[in-house]
This record gives sequence, structure tokens and C-alpha cells, in this order.
Amino acid sequence: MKKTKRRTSEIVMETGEHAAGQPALQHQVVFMGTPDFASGILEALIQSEYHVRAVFTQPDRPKGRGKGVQFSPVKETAMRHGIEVYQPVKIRQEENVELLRRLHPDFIVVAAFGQIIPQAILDIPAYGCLNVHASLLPAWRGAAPIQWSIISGDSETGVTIMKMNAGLDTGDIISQEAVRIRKDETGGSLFDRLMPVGAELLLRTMREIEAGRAVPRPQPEKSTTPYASMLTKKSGLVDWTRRADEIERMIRGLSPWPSAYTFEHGKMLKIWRAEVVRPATDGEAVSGREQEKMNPEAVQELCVHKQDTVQQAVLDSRDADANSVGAGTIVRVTKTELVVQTGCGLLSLLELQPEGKKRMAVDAFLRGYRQSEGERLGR
RNA sequence: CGCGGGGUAGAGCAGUCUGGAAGCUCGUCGGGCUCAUAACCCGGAGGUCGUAGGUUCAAAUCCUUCCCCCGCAA
Repeated sequence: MKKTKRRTSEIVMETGEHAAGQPALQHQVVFMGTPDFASGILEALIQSEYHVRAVFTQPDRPKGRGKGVQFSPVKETAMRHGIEVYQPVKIRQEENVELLRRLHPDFIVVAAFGQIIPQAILDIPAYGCLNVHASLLPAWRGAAPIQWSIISGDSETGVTIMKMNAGLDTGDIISQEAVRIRKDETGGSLFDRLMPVGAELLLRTMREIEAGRAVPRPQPEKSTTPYASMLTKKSGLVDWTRRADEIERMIRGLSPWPSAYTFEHGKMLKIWRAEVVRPATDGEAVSGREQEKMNPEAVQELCVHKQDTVQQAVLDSRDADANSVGAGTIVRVTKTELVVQTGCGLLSLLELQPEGKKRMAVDAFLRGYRQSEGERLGR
């Protein structure tokens, strides 16, 4: 999920001039969104047969190192296409509602806007307010559905187009499309795959709605998952007492943002990639890179039934009072390996980034940042 | 002018405070040992120490300019 440019180019194709010649016949759309994900959806709308009449996005805020304010990705995209941009602090204020009425949108499309849309606005567009949400609702309602689906180990997720209501991601579902979550999926990679799917599904759904073929289905009241609460930098602090496979998923889900991290000699150490170590039966820990990976169920099984055995097996190969080794302790260091004890199971760190440095493979890290067994990561 | 770390051989680092022959761990190339090895031993190549200027007998090291990378905060 690097540059907006690259991502959007994937969905741009099959466009066509958006017929500046006959604006009266085009359906008018007002778009509301803020981050990259929204920007990609907006780009697709712009390239479609719909006419994006105006864009609403969060107010500019100071961002980045140094000083300057940075426009939201959505604002950048809108400006690049010469579309009017509005940045109300509170969309629910009467003047904004009034403004929207005057725009006479046929659709209002919302994607990660960051503000609650009041009923007064939901009532404005003839075809309703559509929301593009990156999960298979009712799973993962909330701000960070992509990351949470990975963190929790789901095997699939997807995109939902729903007709918004006053609740939080509780509107009627109009269409959905599932996407499989890969073993090495990261928040970024899933993000990249979900965006074009969402854009395409949105357009297809809008056409269905116009054709009168769309059939909204109410959502179950209760979600099947916890709320996908907003993530912050602090969400990335690794809790070494958790299971190795849980930590590994968290690392993937939070990559590249907000990213998982721990502390090494008091300094922040980001963890970009890791893998669960497969404990061998002979008591020697073997890296998963050399052996086939264990599936999550098996790991869980071991954790539930053979926790002591597993840890013991690994620790037996270490010195003396290995039993007292706590979570977060480095239990194995070679030229190319850095293995950490977790609450259950061992985690081999593969790609790291010391504070103020670039991310690097573990072998590079070990050359310049000597680690010794017995030392402990964390605070 | 938000705070801070950093740019030294292909990689990751030390050396900078207390100027005075460019180092460590790897990689790489050649040779040796080994049934064998990401093991071990021997030998070699490879850096105008980010840029520009200044101070000095002498600058990676002190002063100034500019460029670039990164963490925090937002």
C-alpha cells in the first residue's frame, strides 16, 4: 500500500471520457472519504460513467515530519481531477446538509470518511447513501476491518456495499464479494487487493440499483466478531505472553501500519515479519523456514494440550534453569536466526527495523546489533 | 522553523566527545581441511568516511552549507 498512483492504475482501465457533453443525463454522485482506500474508490468512480459532483473529506491537518499540512489522499485525487472539495469539521451542521441538498446527488458514496453521517443527509440522495466497507458484514464493523480480519486469523474476508443507516456499519447489505486471506497476507497486501474489488463491486451495485434489481438484505443485529476498533501506534506493542501464532498474525495484520514493535535495550524495534517455530520431537527447535510450517490448528492444539511439553522440549536444549525463561526472552541466536520465547511457542523474527533505521532482514540486523541468548525483548 | 536518530567496502555496525596510518561481524574471490557443511583454517579484492566549503602541519573526527534516509509526535 505504497503509492496511490500504482494502486489506482489497476482499476482505471476500461474507462471512457466521462461525457462532458451530456452532464444532464449522467447520474450525479457526491463522494465522502479520506484515506487511501477511499481514494481508490473515488478514482474508480471518476473513471466510470457516473459524474462525481463534489467530494467531502476531513479537514487538512498538519502531518508528516517537519511542518506542512498534507492533503488527504481523497483530496489529492479530487483536486487532480478538478472536482470541488469540501472539508467540513462537522458534516452534520445544517449548512452542510443544505449544501448537499442543493447538489441533488443521485448517490452519496461513503468510504472511510471518518465522520458519522446524520439521517438528514442519508435521506437526500434519490438512490440512497452507499457505503463501501472492507469486510463481509456483519463481521468486523468499525474502523479497521482489514487488519482485524488478519489478526484474528480469518481465512476469508471481503467487501460489502451497504445502504447506510444511522447505525455504525449496520445498514442493509446490497452486495458482497469474498476474498481469501493468504498465509502471508499483510494489512497492506490485503488492502491492495480489496480496493479494486470494492471499486468494481460498488459500480456494479450502483448499476443494479438503478436498474431496480438490487435487493437489500437486513444485517443480523449482532456482529459475528468483536468491533474492529480503530488502531493506533500503541496497538502495535507486542505482548510476548501471547501465543506465537497470535503474535505472528498481529505482525502481519499491522503491517505496514501501524506496525508491530517491541523494545530492545530501551529502543523501539519494529517487527515486520516473523514466523512460528515448529518444535521438533527430538527436543531441538527447528526453524519453520527449514521445515514445513505448522498449521494454526496444530499449533493451538499443542498450546492447549502440550504446552509444557513444547516449551520444555525447546528449553531442554538450552542451559540450566531454562524453565525460568520468560516471555520475550531470546532463546536462540545464530547468524541468521533470532528466536524469541512467547507465552506459548517460539517466534523466529525475520525482518526488523531498529528505531531511526531502515527495515532489514534478521541476518543484517544480527551483524550490527549483537544479540545474546537470555536477553529479553520488551520494555 | 514540532522532537529525535542516521548517512564509513556489497550488507549491518564501531570509530566522532578526548583530530594524527580506516576497523568489527558477515558477504565475496582464491586456496586448504573435511564423507560433508551457512563449520573450521590460510590468503586476496573491495571505502575520494553523503555533498560543498572552512579551520589545522594533519579532519571520518572540529565549524558552516546543502542533499538524502528513518523513528516519534500529529
